[in-house]
Amino acid sequence: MVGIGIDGAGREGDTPSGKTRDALRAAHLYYLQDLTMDAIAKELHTSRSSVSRLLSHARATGLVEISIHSPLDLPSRLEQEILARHEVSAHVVPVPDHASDVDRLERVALSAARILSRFIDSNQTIGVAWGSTMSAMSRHLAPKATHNSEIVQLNGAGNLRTTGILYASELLRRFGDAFGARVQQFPVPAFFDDPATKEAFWRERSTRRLLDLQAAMDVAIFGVGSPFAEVPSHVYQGGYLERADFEALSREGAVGDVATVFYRADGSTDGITLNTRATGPDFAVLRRAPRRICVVSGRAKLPSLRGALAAGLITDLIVDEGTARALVETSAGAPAATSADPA
Amino acid sequence: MVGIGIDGAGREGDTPSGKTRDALRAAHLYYLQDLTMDAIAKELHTSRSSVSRLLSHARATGLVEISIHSPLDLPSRLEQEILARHEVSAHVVPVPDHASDVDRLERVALSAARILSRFIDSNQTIGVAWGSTMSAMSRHLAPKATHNSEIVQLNGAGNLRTTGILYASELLRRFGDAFGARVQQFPVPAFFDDPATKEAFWRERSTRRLLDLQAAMDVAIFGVGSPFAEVPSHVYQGGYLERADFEALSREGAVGDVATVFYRADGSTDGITLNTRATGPDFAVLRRAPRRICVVSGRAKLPSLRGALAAGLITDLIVDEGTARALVETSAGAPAATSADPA
DNA sequence: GCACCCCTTGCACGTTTGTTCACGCGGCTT
DNA sequence: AAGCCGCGTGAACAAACGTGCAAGGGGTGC
Repeated sequence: MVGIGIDGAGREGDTPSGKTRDALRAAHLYYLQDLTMDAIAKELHTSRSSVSRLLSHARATGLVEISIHSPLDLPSRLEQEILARHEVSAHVVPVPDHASDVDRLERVALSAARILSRFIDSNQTIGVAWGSTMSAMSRHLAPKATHNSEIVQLNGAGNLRTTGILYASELLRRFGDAFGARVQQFPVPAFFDDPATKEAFWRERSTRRLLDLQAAMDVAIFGVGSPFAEVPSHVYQGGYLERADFEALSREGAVGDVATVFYRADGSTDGITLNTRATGPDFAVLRRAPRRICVVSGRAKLPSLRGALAAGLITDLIVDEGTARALVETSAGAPAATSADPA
Repeated sequence: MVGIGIDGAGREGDTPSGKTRDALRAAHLYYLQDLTMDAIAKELHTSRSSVSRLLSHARATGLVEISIHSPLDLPSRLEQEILARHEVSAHVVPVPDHASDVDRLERVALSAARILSRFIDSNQTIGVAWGSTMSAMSRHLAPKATHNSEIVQLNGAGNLRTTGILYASELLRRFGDAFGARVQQFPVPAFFDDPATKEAFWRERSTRRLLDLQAAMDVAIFGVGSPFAEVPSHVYQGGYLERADFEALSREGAVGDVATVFYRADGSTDGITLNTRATGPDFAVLRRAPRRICVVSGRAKLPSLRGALAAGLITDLIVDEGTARALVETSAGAPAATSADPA
């Protein structure tokens, strides 16, 4: 873990070598002037291969940004529908219907990571949740230089590692690296065993500091959990919850969670006992963030997503096509089996 | 010249075929999800070649935008220098020093065209000059959809066609097409023979309307002319000016022109007789536009560029590297032979 | 209704690009 | 001082890509 140095640039002179500088120049020549890599190699006095690598570097480090604009007159039917019905600006990620859930998640996460750059800026406090979706995203973030921004962990994470899920610290670090932001860990388990412990903890000064940061978030990024789907997600695998917890959740009508806080199909949370032991932010706190980005992949999460929408947790939704379609198809008249969701 | 139609899209339905829609989807898959064209072909049920073409289309029509960000901490030394000395935000286009003038112009124009998109937006009045630089640019504009914008011709153009220079109408049309903007032609010669004719013309209602538009410009785009360079540009080739005119210009100390209006090294224009017959906007009018983008390529235009800077005509400068270097090198202490240019 | 034309498609080829490998240089350690 | 490690380089190969070409299909004009 050596310094994040400025890789040799920074000095005066006409051709101050330095990888980033070269990459920048190569990118200019390639993307703005349509030269072939061969031609660029000659101009930079190096080999084609190196130019190829420089360009990869340029893309990977966010020197080059590729964005896609719908021509305004035809934003996908789906995105319009979702906006109209849920007052949420949606980004539908095209994924073939037959794709596997893993594929789907991976592809949504990839797109989401790229789209995210638009929302991140300097001087922001950015709340990040934890889960397989976030984990996948973290692996693909397109770096974007910002100053004085801060990544805040939204909920505790215990320390168990399940397939494909990284330690929360690793996940957060990636977000921090990508945006050059400080990282604020939240070193608590996902759920306390005893609500009293949580309350005690919540009175700690160090905890308060973090909660204050959460309350001042500019952007929050999270997935949704769906405890009763066939393919249960993160929290439900790692042994964080016991059979009794699931039964209670089921009895109390929970359909999903955001950052360990559970809600019903209508978005309500009152009386869900598990929440007294959860470490994620109260929805009232979450909703203070002006931008709340939710990433969802897979129809299995539909009821959960619906609930999060009902709770008004989401301002920007990144979702795979199939799920988006299901969302608008059923929300018209026939409510899903799980809930009533009045238009 | 068939309709600019909406090429089949626009209907309801789940998979509303339509080239633009497909292109959009392909672009998503390619640029946001890193699929290969082969994979995309399968998802779209078409051939690889078609996908390649779709992506070309997507790029060519501005569905995909590729931009390059300097990491803020190291914007080229040159750009900083120019900003500091001339209060102009510069975009330096990397071009090898040994490139031919034609190459250089072409490459600067290409970059400029791509950069231009950032400056163009809806509801704007955009003034466009005429010349070999503008002509080259017009051939590479990256379309960007806008509403209710207007392209205004800055100066007359006669009707002669010299190498590589297109009729002004063609040039303007390209700008209009690229941005979906209305085009306002200015059907006058580049220079009147008699100042009186110009004045008469200027009193015409139709002319006034156009002049009013010019006065309300949001953006102006132009090159600079340098009548006394070895490779004289546009206006000086087409027989617009006679030997006597050149002599007068020389005698009166002119170093260059912007949109047919000439100026001295110190930016002054008073007493340059040719200007009474010129059709371009008075600098006072030009300077009303909040953004004034100047595209310059080739060291030969340096004195001319310097004068335009002195006249305060420029807010954004797009310039090739060699010229940029020359600009900052000499403006430090030793003024060019042609002028005194107090810092 | 038929013929024509233009636009689009997929194939095949040549080019361009990504990646693997072996090597060489410089810095740091022992 | 020698050795080791890691990084960056260029060559060679394999994959991915762009484009000329001939064929097919839909619409238009006669």
